[in-house]
Order: sequence, then C-alpha cells, then structure tokens
Amino acid sequence: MLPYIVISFTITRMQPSAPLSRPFFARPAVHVARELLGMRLVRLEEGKHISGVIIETEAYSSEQDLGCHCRAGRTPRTQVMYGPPGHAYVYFTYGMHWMLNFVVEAEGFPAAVLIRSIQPSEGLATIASRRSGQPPAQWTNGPAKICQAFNIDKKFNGVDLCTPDAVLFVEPGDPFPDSCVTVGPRVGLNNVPEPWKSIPWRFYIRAKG
DNA sequence: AGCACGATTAACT
DNA sequence: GTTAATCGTGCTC
Repeated sequence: MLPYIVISFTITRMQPSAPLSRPFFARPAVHVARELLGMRLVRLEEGKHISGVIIETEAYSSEQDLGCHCRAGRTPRTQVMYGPPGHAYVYFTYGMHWMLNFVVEAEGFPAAVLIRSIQPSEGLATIASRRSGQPPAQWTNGPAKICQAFNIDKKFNGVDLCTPDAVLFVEPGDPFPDSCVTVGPRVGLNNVPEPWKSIPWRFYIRAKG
C-alpha cells in the first residue's frame, strides 16, 4: 500500500511545493541575491509545474542606487518595491521584454532582486515550445527569456510569493558554495554613474554545480 | 504633448 | 563586433 503512495507522489513531482517564507526576503538585497542561487523558481500553471534552479541574480537597493528604478522615488511603476517583501516586481522594457524581480528588505524600503538566469528542471516541453528555435542552453539564460519561458508578464506584478497557494514562488534547494559563485558588476547599466555602475551586486554560477 | 531612453534579445556583418 | 525591434516610463516644456 505505502509504496503506491510514494510512487504516485514521486511521479507527480520531484519535490513537494514549499514556498519560501517572507522573512527570507525581508533582509538586505545582496544577501538575498546571493542566497537565492541554488534555489528553485516555481510557476504553477494549469495544474502543471514549470521550474528551474536560479543561477544568476542582481541586487537593486534604495533610492541612492542610481542603477535602481527607485532612484526616481515612488512612482506608479516603483510602488511595488516600497511594499512588503516576498512579492513579485515585474516590469516592461525595450518595448517588448518583461523582467522578474523579488521585492526584498522591509516594507517602506525600496529594493528588489532581479532573476537573470535559471537552469530549467520541470516543464521542459512547455519551455521548449515558448523558446522555439532556440537550443536548450538559450532557453532561460536571460531575464526576459525566463519571463517568456515561464509566461510571466504584468499580471504577476505585485503578486505574493509567500502564500501557501502561490502560483509563483521559490523553493529551497541545494546551496552553492562560495567557490562556485562569481561576483561582479550588474549588467546593462552603461549610462549609470559610478559607483553604482560597477558595484559588485551581480551573483552567478560560473561552472555547472 | 513631446521626448529620450531602457536591469534585452535575436539577427545580422 | 553592430543594430533593429518596440513602447512604457519619467522628465521637460
């Protein structure tokens, strides 16, 4: 009897769904960005799981950070970043691309972590169809590619990642040791003044762990 | 009301 | 290496 239960559960999902809780996000952006590496981004869509291991992130923190959208203060776009942590901040750029961030730090303090790259693990057929024409290595190795593969757009701006019934959330995973992690300047801030242009708030896995 | 630019990507030479 | 695509956002007039 018991083996049947275990087998059916295993077939349904490699891991149980266990959304990361809010205190994890209510901390400094660079800490959250570093510790998200190795954790799993999960999207529940029409009863199916699409997921992957987070392997690249960037921290954006405070109105003083001239690389952060919050340099403009509270606006309709940045309002979510001033809200409680553990929510999604999804924005549109270059006329065609969506970007997924997690709101971090305390409510009232604007900060977020951009999810830049993942290794797909569940929903590969769905991901492949949404990234048609591209080889697997190109499926989710960029922030806009992740949103395309996971079907994430403005509908997700502001959604809570920490409720038991969340359809977008983070699961704990196998942490990467510091020896696997490269730290460097954030990408795409070419018009941003120093020190913000070069501050090492980008974290990524250099070799497959 | 108009403008310059963007936390990018894919397709080029 | 370069560049077009394409439009929301925030800033200036």
